[in-house]
Amino acid sequence: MSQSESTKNKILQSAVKIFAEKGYWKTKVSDIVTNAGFSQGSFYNCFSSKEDCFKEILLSTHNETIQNIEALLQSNKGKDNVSSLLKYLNRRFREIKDIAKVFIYEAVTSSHELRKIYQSFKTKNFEIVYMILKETDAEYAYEKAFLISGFIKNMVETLIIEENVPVEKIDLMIENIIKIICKESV
Amino acid sequence: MSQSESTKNKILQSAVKIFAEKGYWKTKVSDIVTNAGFSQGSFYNCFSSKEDCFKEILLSTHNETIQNIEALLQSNKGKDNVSSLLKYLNRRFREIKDIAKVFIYEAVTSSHELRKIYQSFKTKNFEIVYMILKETDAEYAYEKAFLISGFIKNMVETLIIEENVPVEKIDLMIENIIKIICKESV
Amino acid sequence: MSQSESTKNKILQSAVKIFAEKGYWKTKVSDIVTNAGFSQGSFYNCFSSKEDCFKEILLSTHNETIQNIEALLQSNKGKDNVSSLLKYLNRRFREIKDIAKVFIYEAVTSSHELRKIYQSFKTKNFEIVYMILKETDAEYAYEKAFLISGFIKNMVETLIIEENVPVEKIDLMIENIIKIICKESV
Amino acid sequence: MSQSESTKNKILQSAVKIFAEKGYWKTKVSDIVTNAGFSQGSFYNCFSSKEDCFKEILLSTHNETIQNIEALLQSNKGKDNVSSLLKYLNRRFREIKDIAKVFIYEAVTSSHELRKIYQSFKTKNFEIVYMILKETDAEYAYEKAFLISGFIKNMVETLIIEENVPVEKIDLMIENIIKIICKESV
DNA sequence: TATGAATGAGACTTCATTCAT
DNA sequence: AATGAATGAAGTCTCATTCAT
Repeated sequence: MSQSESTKNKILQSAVKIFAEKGYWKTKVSDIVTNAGFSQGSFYNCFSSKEDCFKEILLSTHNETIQNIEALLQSNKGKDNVSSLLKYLNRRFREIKDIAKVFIYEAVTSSHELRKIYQSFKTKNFEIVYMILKETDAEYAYEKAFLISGFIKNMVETLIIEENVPVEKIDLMIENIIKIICKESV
Repeated sequence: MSQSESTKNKILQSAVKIFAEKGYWKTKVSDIVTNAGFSQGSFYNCFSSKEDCFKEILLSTHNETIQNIEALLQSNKGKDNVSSLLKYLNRRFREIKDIAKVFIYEAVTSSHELRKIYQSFKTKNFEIVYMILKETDAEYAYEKAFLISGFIKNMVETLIIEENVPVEKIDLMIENIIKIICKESV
Repeated sequence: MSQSESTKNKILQSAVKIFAEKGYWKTKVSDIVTNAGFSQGSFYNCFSSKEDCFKEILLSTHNETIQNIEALLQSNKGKDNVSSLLKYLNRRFREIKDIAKVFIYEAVTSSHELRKIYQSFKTKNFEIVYMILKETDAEYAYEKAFLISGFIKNMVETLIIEENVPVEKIDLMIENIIKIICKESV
Repeated sequence: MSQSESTKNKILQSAVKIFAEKGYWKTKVSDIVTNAGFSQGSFYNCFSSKEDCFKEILLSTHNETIQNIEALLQSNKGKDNVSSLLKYLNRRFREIKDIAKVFIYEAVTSSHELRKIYQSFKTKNFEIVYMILKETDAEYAYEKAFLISGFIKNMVETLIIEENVPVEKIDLMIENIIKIICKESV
C-alpha cells in the first residue's frame, strides 16, 4: 500500500468513528484529521470534500454488503435463504456498526444521492425476501416480505443502540420469526 | 388566541414545512421566518433557539399521539387492540406526514434529548403491542411485538415516501399482517 | 437613505479605497469591513461575494461614465466633440481615480464578465472618436481614432500614477494633440 | 544544457502558457508543473517561489526586448528610427504574445518590483521616441511621443486580443501613423 | 411585539511551500 | 535531481443569535 493510500485509510477509519459518534452534520473535518493524526490539508489530498468522504464510506460498505448478499444467495440455492440472509445481516451489521449508524440515520438527510442508496438497500432486501417467499409460499408473500424488511430494520437498530447483544440471541429470534411468518416453509 | 400566539403558530407551521422539506440541518431560521412572512427577530420572540423550535414541534406532536393512543386503548378494552392501534397510526401519520419525516430521520441526530424521544416512541409502541399479545397469545409474544414494531416503522416510511397510498390499502395490509402473526387471536 | 443603504455605501467606499491600494487579489474582505468599521457578516448582508462587490463598483461607475459621455455628445452636436470628450475624461478620471486604477489593471484579470466591460469601454471610446472623425475628416480616420484611443489610455495612466497633475496641463496637451491629429478640423 | 536547466526551461515554458491563460493570481504552481510533466517539488528546485518564477519570465523577456531595441537604434543611426522601432515591436510582441499578455495586465498588480518594470518599459519607449522626435522635429515633440507611446500600447493590446492580425496590416498602419504625426519628418 | 441590521464565532477549503525519501 | 505527501496559515462565506429602534 502506497503512503497516500495508508493515509487515506487512516483518515477513513477516523471519519467512520467520528461520523458515528457525532453524526454527519456535527462532525468537522478538523475532528476527523486531528483524530487521525494529520493536518487539515491532508484530508483534501484524499477527498475533495467532507461529503465526498462520507459518500465513499457509505458506498463502499454498501456495495460490499450487497455483493456478499448475492454471493450468499448463489451459494445457498434451494435452501432456507431467508434465514441465512437474516443471519448474515445479524453478523454483518456488527462488523459495520459504526458505519451502519451513520447510514441509517444520516444518509437520508445529507444528500439526494445518499437518500437513494438508502432506499435502494431497503428495496433490495425487500425484493430478495419477496422473491424467495413467492417461490415457496403463495399466501401473503407481500405482507410477509414487508414484515421481514421491518424486522431487519429493527434488528439493525437494536444492534446499533444496544451494546453487546449476543449473536445467538438474535439468531434464535430470527428462527422464531421465521417460524411465525413461514409456518409452512419451516 | 393572542397576537403572539398567532405569530407563533404561523412560524410553527412554516417550520414544520421547511424542516420536512430540507431537514433540520439544512433549514435556516431565515427560511422559516421568510416563508411565514415574519422577520428574524420574531422567531426569537417565540423560541429561544432553532433547536427549541424543533423540539417543540416534535414533542407536542409526539405527546398528542401518545395521548390518543392511550385514549384509544382505554375506550377499546378487551377488543382487538393491536389492529386498532395500527389503523390509528395509519391515519395519524398521514395527518402529521411532514413532522413524521423529520421525526424519523432527524430526531436521532440533532440532539441527545430528541434521540431519547424517538427511542421512547419506539419503545412505547413495542410495549403496548407486547402487553396486548402477552395477555392473549402466549407463544412468541416478544418476537411478534418486535415484528409489529418493525411493521409500524415500515408503514410510516411508506406513508412518508410514497404519495397518496390509499388508507384502505394499508388497512387491508394491517388485517393480513394480524392474520399472519396472530392467527389464534383474530 | 435607509440604514442598510448607508452601511452598503460605507462598505462600497471602503472597498474602492482598499481595492485601489492593494488590488483585487490582495484585498481581503476583512480589510474592507475593518476599514469601514463593520464586521465580516455585514459585508455579506450587502454583497453576495467579494467579486459581486467588485463588479458593482466597476459597473456602476462605468455606466455613469458612459451616460455622461452620451449626454455630452448630445448637448454638443456639431461642435468639437473629440476635444470635449477628452476634456471630460480628463476631469472624470480624477473623480474616479481609485476606481479607475482598479478598472484598468484588475478588471481584465478578475473575471470574464469584467474583461468584457473593460473591452467595451475601450471600444466605445474608439467608436465615438471614429464616428466624429469620419464625419469631418476623411483621411486616416481609423488611424486617428486609434491614436486618440491610445492617448486616452495614456492620459488615464498618467492621472492614476502621477499625483496632482494640473487639469490645465492636460487640457493644453489635449488641444495640442487635436492640432497634431486633426490639423484640418481645428 | 544540463538536465536541471532543461527541466527549468520546460517549467518556464509551461509557466508562460498557464500564466497567459489564467493570469498570475489564478494559476497554481500545481497547474504549471502538471502541464510540464513534473512534480511540485521540482518547481522549487528551479525557483524559490511562484513570484520568483513570474519575475524571471518577465525580466528576461523585458531585458531581451530592451537590448534588441538598443541594438536596432545603434544599427539604424540617422534613419527613420521611430518607424523601425514600431515595426520591431509589431514583430516582437507576436513572438512573446503570451508573456506580453501577462506583462500588460498582471505585472502592475502582482508586486511592487514588477510594477516598476512595467513603468520603466513604458518610460523607455516614450523616451526613445521623444529623443528621436526632438532631434528632428521641434514642434510638439512631447505630445507626439505621448501619442506614439499610446499607439504602442494599443497595438500590443490588438496583437494580444485579436488572433492572426497580419503583420503587413499593422506595418501599414504604422506608416500612416507616422505620416499623421510626423508629416515633416517622413 | 415586530423589525432587520449587525454581529462574530466557526466552518470549509485552497494552495504555496517544505522535506524525507 | 526528482518526487509527492504533508503541512498549516490564511481566506471566504454562513448563519444562529442579539439588540436598538
